[in-house]
Amino acid sequence: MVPRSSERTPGFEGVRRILLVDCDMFFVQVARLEDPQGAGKHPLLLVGGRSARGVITSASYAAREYGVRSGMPTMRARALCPDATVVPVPREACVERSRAVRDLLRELSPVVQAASIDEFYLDMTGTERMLKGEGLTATADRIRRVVRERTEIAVSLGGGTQRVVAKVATRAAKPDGVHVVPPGEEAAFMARLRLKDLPGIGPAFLAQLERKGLRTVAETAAVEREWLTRWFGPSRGPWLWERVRGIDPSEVDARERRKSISSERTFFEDVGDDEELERRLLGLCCSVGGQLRAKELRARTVTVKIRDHDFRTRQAGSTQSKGIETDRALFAVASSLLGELRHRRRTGARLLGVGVSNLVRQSATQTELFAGSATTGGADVPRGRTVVETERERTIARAVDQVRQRFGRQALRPARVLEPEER
DNA sequence: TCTGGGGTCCTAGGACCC
DNA sequence: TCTGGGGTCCTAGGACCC
Repeated sequence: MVPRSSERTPGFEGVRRILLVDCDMFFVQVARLEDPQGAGKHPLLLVGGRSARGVITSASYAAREYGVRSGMPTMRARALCPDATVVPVPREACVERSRAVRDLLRELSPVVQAASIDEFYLDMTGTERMLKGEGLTATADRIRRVVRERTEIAVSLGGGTQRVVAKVATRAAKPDGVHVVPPGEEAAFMARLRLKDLPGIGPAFLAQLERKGLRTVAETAAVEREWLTRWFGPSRGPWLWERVRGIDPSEVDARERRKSISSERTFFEDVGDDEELERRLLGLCCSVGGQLRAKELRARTVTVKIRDHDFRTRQAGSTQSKGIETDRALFAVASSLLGELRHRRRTGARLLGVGVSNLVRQSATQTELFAGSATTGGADVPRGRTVVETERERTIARAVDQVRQRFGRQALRPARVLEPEER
């Protein structure tokens, strides 16, 4: 690659130009925008579950001063910060706002990847000429301002030649700021961190690292690759060696392909009754089925997850040779799986969930006839759990979806479903 | 005051095929 | 009669992220 002109894009010629756009305390921001007279007026604002078993999804910066963190049980957060106001997650508004930010970013960058509801990676590589040599820091700041103006959402941006560097830089940028790490300074930038601040290192890995006497990135960077591999395996060893140097070969991938859809609910009180669990299961299947059909997908694998009263989490899954999409078929498989899980251990459950994966496009049905017969390996589905779904059933399910879309979710539903809010 | 809900990715063993 | 080997798929569980 021929360096175009170094004074126009200082330092960034011939390397990737990656930005991470991160919405500042996204759920809090959205809650305030949606309810300016209520949530908007409380500096100490917590967003999350308000039940005895709920946790905090997001806390305002003022509330964080009191030690409140996301993922913390609401009860504990209330104890730490008694004057805080707790509001529920404005889920639909968050999805809408997230979409608005993403759509705008697509106008501003050639490659956009949504990493979560409030994080978006941009690959600005190759935009130098189009942007008339605007430096990456200036680009990041411009994007920050445009997003704020056009979507009302305050964002911070981190930038660098690698995704992991952009990610860590975002923290230095918050709130409502920009931080770009120049090419060549990745390792020095990372060396200031503790290992717990590296994305991908959680409590389990951290404990393993500490057992080897490693606490900081700088300490780890001094260890040879061979030793890291010997200690942490052929996958995580080399991975760690790269990360502590700010090396991250992963690319910003704009192709969004949903891999799974799931719905789960923690009950207000443990449920031990099988019939009650079945009713809950049906409700979850309807939720997942609706999302599946809305995305014009079918699922080959159905998974049921149960969390017992003692927090032991178990799951069972089953794969069909063909994708299914109707609530009835999903429930038939899920019900059988729940039966197995309950057979193995019949005790009070605090959570029940249904997930689908191995997703195939509805439109892929034609080829599926042939692909299905060529299925190899352990594709044999346990006999009792194979479900047949007719084209007629699918047509009806989609028609029901349309009625619900027009007249509301309550318009048509199976008699046995009990919505959580009706308890 | 016990631990939400939505995801992704990895591992490891067994089945099965060539 | 002592056990190959590579590849893929399925399943369960776990780690991690926001």
